[in-house]
Amino acid sequence: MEEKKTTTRAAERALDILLCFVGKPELAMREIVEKTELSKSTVFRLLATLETKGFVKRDADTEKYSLGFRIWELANHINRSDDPAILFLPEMERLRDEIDETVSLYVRDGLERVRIQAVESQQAIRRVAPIGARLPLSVGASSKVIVAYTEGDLLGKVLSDPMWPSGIDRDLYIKQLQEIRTQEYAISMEEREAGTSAVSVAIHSRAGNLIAALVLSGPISRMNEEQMIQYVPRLVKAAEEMGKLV
Amino acid sequence: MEEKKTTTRAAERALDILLCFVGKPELAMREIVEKTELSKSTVFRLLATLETKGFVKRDADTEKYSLGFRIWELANHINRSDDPAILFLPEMERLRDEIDETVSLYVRDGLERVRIQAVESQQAIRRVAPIGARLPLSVGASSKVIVAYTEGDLLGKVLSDPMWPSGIDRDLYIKQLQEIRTQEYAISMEEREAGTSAVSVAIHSRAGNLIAALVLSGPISRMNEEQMIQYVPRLVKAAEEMGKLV
DNA sequence: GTTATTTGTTTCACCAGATGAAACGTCGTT
DNA sequence: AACGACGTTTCATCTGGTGAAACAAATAAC
Repeated sequence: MEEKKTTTRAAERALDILLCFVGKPELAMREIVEKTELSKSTVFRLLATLETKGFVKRDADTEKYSLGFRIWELANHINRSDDPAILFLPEMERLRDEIDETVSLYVRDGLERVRIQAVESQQAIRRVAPIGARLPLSVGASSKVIVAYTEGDLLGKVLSDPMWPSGIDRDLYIKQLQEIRTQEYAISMEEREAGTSAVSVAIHSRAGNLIAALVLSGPISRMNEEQMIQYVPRLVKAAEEMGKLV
Repeated sequence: MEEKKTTTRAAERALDILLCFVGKPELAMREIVEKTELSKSTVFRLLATLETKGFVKRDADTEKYSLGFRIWELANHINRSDDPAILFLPEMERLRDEIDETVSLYVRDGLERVRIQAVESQQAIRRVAPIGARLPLSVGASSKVIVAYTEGDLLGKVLSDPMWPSGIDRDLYIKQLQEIRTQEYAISMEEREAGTSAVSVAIHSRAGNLIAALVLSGPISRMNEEQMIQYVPRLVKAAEEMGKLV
């Protein structure tokens, strides 16, 4: 099971309301109620909270809400010139819009991978993709992409990690890495989580360094092996476009 | 008593954590705990919430937190070219830093004034200033500035408003407006809230229209009448600088 | 080396804050 | 006038948010 950090529901809901404005810059309260599927009174209270802190404002004439100055103020404190999560977002969205499956971006951190960016499918049944989620490099398509393309003895470290899962064959893992280097993509089907499958490719910088793993994932009912292989050229193309940015 | 909207504490706390990054773009968890004065575990959970939604990220090496790509994404959906709350913020901050009292910006909405922007004093005892707060135009320094400089029969409407407070003399109000037009500032001392005082001037656009009322407010122990009058030239100068922007 | 300190992570008992249904208020339409 | 849509307020309910404390890990001090 994907690592599930303890979060605070009320705070999450407030943030979800902010995210409503990505799709439409001005919203009536009714629209936010529909988008979030929360009760009117909950939305009303959360909007009041957001307004009090300057994160949304309400237009006096139209009475619609829009994002407030605080967002702009905070944005001025971001160093975004080199953040892949920011640079790659448009291309990820384009890919998601083209295929309508969840697109994620993982980077390596020690012996783990971290999801640093995600755009979710808009279908009712979708792969949910919490940012900041961490997973060991022993399982999953993107783990193998990361290990396959990382220079140095990362593979040795992963294989000798005391946390290596007991049900996974090290020799098979090594063989899969070799296949990935040949075919340039990795596939996983229910390898880590029942009912889900994923296909992953590497994003390289112009200098040839591995930047991140790009992953397309969804329910296995929609993404069988054949379908995922058909998606690979599009994934590779998107990865190349992203690589040009860094 | 200033209108107090029902807010959601947990959501407020999450937003307050975001605001910590205005002062410093990279923060350890300990620093956020100190700034917010919340318990470690609460901060930890709220940071996890913010990270899951992409509003903060954690650097793998330094393990410090900073703002995430979502802020940038949302900022791209703001129309900020003409928002006084955004345009005037730097000058308000400069004034606050110079005097270390709370600076607020009010605009008129019907027979009310609305606080659309505020930067608070950093002293332990300060005027708190929730954005979005609404007050009738019958009381307070900025109300009188707004009424004094609004063309048309706003004064007539305010005086005949059924909600006019029973303890306030209409003739005195009219007289005060005339003084304000002469001296170009308004002062209030415990007029609306015990222990607080305020001095206000008008911000006019280059075309001469009233844009907003600029207010400096704080505890009456620090801001007596004499002190407020001494602040007026600085307030007027700041208002002129702001007026040049619109 | 051991011990102390600091920082971050997890646990869990407690209760008040978050919730949503429903009532209410306002405005526009018929 | 009645009705519907939208936003605002009320209030009973209960679970989710909380913080103290334990725990874990890393670093500093001795």
